[in-house]
Amino acid sequence: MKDTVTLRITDDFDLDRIANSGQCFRWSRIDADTYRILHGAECLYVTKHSDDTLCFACTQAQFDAIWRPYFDLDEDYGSIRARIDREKDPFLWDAAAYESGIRILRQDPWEMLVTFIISQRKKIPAIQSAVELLCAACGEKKYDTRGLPYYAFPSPDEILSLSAEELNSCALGYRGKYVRAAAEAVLLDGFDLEKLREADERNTITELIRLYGVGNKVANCVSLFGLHHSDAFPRDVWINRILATEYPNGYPFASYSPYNGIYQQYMFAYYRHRQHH
DNA sequence: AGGCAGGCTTTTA
DNA sequence: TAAAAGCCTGCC
Repeated sequence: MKDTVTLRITDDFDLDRIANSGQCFRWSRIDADTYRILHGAECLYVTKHSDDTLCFACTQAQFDAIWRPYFDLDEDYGSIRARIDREKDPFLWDAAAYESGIRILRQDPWEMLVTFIISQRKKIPAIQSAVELLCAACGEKKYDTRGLPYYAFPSPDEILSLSAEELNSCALGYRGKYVRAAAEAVLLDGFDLEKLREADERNTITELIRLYGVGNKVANCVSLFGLHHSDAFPRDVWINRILATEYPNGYPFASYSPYNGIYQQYMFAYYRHRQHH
């Protein structure tokens, strides 16, 4: 059986921009053209060739079942960008044009819940290392297509199998008790993340905030990145700065529904790029 | 009720 | 030494 899928993706698809957009913390760049992507219990190598084709190191069946949905390849991001009125909103238009290639991955809601609980008050490299420590501490050890080991993202019961000391050794700090509480909510209290996929946005955020250690920001990240609610709008320090400086008279959320989350992602990446250069 | 200060682990620059 | 894709608690 053929074990690679090669595609030329004409719609927005930029590995570097996705990797740096702050929605995924288990991607690693192997070399200039290749990423190793961990997602739940799966691992995938993706290579971008000089002729602009993408090579996914998996079977066609795996691609169709796992990776096509993961990369949200059935969504047309170009048409979502085209809805922005350049005259009315030049900042967002510039952000979307410059950051085109970002997509909102369809990640696992449990993985997103734990990851974004861990993310609070941490920089991206610190988030990555803490998540990796947690996976190594209690996730299932597996081997990728190159024969190298990796760890699946742990389930709630795997996390609950850790002692408080073991959990704290994952550099979680005060977030350790939040991660444990989330695992208990799912495993023992019947907190149903899957049911929230179909819930409306208001109820989704309300339900998520009931979890210990989950506030408005983390709830919106879980909604956007884990439940693929494209209207969720995570407000962090950067977005608040953007809204204050670029939209002193208010941001037109209503006219951008149901794509507020996607536009937020363009603005976030664009603003951060400008700060670093 | 809803807003706000202060504290919290650890890493990073 | 301060700041970092925040949240909880206590106080008003």
